Amino acid sequence: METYILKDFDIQQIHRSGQCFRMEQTGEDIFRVLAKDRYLEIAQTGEECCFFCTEEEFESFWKQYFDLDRDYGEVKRSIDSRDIYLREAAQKGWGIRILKQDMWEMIVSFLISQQNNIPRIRKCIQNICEKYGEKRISDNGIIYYTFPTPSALSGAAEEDLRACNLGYRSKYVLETAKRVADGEVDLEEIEDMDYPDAKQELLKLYGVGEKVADCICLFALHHLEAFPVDTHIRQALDKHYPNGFPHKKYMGNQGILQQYIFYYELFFR
DNA sequence: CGCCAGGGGAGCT
DNA sequence: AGCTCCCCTGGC
Repeated sequence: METYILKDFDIQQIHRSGQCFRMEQTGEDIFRVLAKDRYLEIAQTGEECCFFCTEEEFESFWKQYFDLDRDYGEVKRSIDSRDIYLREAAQKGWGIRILKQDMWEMIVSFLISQQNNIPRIRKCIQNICEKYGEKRISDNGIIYYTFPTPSALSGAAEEDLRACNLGYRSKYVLETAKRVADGEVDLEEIEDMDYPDAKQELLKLYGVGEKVADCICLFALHHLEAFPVDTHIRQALDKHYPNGFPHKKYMGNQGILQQYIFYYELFFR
């Protein structure tokens, strides 16, 4: 276990921002994070964060996962002082970070996210992990499941995915899993592309539209210029930016600002 | 009980 | 670009 002092980091806000559907709050200040086949517990009081892992794991994986080398304070300071709404949103979501998550997990998660709400998305992901993932036991004896691989999901029956509560999204997950498992779609290739090319490739996947492609670009590929527009963001933009969001002004960091707005709309509107 | 929305997208016209 | 339908659970 290692303790770190982290600025602009709040694990509860990150949890509530709904980027990661395999994160849960297990105590007042304790959180559990599953990523790829890893398991982590975090306890946070103020800026003091206990990561229940070795320093090596922290340095080689979690530091990157939580984007801890980026100065989010700088992004917040770049916000136009006349933009009261955005300043307020960034202030409320001061501890949010854009996670760098696994691409396959994000593809499946956001295929499932459409016309769905966050608690239900969590349940769906949990269902497919328990059914198609691998059972593991953490160092402290907690049973958890890894995220199912493309080939594990490609072998599923559509009916069984529906039984996991995916509904009509089952066919999207199944079809995409097959294409990735077959090698027809090469995820590693997409990982090396810039934002416009990666998005264009992702749009070719069955069930992936503008919004889902942007979520994958932002939360997996870490293209911070991606700005996913969902129903909440749409409403906020119509209300606060009738002439459009000032993308040029914030070029390269719009994704971070999107998360501030999303979080603000969800919990403070 | 009905109605509606919840981090959309495909398949039509 | 605009429509309809896809599914289904929870809230009112």
